[in-house]
Amino acid sequence: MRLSRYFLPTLKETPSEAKIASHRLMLRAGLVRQESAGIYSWLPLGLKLLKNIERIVREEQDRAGAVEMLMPTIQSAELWRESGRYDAYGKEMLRITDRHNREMLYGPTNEEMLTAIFRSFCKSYKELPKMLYHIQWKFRDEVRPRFGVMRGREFLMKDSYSFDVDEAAARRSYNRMFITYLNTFSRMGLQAVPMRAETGPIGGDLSHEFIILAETGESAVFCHKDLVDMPAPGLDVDFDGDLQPLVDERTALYAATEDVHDEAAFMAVPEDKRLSARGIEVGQVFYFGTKYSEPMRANVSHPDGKERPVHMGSYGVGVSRIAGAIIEANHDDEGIIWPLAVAPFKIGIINLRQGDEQTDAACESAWKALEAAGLEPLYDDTADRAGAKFSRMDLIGLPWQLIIGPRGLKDGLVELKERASGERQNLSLDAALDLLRTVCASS
RNA sequence: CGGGGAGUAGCGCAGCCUGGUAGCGCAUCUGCUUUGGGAGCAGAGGGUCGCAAGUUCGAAUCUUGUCUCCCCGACCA
Repeated sequence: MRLSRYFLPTLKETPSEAKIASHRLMLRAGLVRQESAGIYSWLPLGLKLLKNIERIVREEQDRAGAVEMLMPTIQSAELWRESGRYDAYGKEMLRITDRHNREMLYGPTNEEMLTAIFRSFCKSYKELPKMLYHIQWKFRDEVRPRFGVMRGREFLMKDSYSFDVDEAAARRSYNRMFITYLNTFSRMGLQAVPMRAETGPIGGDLSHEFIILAETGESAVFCHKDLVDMPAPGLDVDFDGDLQPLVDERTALYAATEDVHDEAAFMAVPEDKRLSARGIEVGQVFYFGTKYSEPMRANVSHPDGKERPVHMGSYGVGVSRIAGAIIEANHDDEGIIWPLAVAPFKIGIINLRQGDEQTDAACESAWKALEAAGLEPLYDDTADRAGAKFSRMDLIGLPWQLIIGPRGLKDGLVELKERASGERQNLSLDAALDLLRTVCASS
């Protein structure tokens, strides 16, 4: 992509409303624009980021055996009356009336709808287990939206729903999502710590939140330090095998959000291993049994001929929120530092002297070579001054910068800068292209 | 929802107290000079001062109402 044709409205000055780093940087780097409190437009660069996050989430859901579908954003109040949540949900739910004066709502979550879908098609234990998910925009009318996309009112969320014959089977589904989430966040360059959590309005008796530690996190968390360094299970996990040992390994040590924090249990953790910090919740898993299947009569016949409600769980990942969380965990004074896997572009090419014949030619050939390799670089071919280009490229945080100017070309050299480390090396254009093809190929 | 703050050019702000036809920096446009870390000089364009009433000869400025946004708390993925 040529920057001169792209739409990248970066801001030199910081908008006054943004208080935390990720919000500030998302506005400055031209990723989003606020349309109304807690509601954002995703500009081209932000959309590419969002798609990358979404892609990883989808790939890992599919790997774990979940099946993608898509449910609408607007739901009918009737559905929610069946579960009793229409009245229970409160003002967070955005209620709408259509032209026939029917009560509708902008979905804050989809337990009711998917339970209704399930019950109309699945009647036998033989059809279980089932795990379905969708990635859809949701709306919760937060009293006080803040922190940019991390606490918006409209947000993109992946939510999965599991249906099982009994609690033991449901726990296997729960474990499946538990493990998948660790891999998912790990692929995005995030270290997520699973912590025991409150079940909230979803209900149920078993729940974990996946927390990214960050100073600006919205909630206080307490955990054993060893959990923070524990590697993700890995993409070669056998999801049909027994996942319980892997889950046990990651739930044995103390870890809890403030809502369910048990000070006595925390004090039992050796003092040098106690970590009291703040965190951003990027995912949550729930097992809630028959909370919805029972009132909504989502029953299946068992081998004994009797009908019983299915055991359900639901599993959310805040896709748009992760965009903020990644920046919160990966930035410096100059701007964002994207992990390679989610970077909107992996490589930026900087033409230091647009209009200089030799420099233009070198940039064009670098651009074409990288495009041909499928690496899709962002080529800054604008007439801006070098300083402005450097600052902008650092701000938008592309992992690799290929810097080409007359000074280096005189000696047949270009400069390759890694955003994260700040390391630069001078090498021939061919060597630089080879290196980029190698380091960018893996993800 | 309780408490606080703010709406003046695209962005960041001053002006308001003490009413008199609106200003600064950045950005934008033109020209010249510059050209490896957000350039310099000269010039130009751009604002019904959130909206609505009221007071007044006269309102960005005073009064009332209203909308929006932000911050702290409670709540929440």
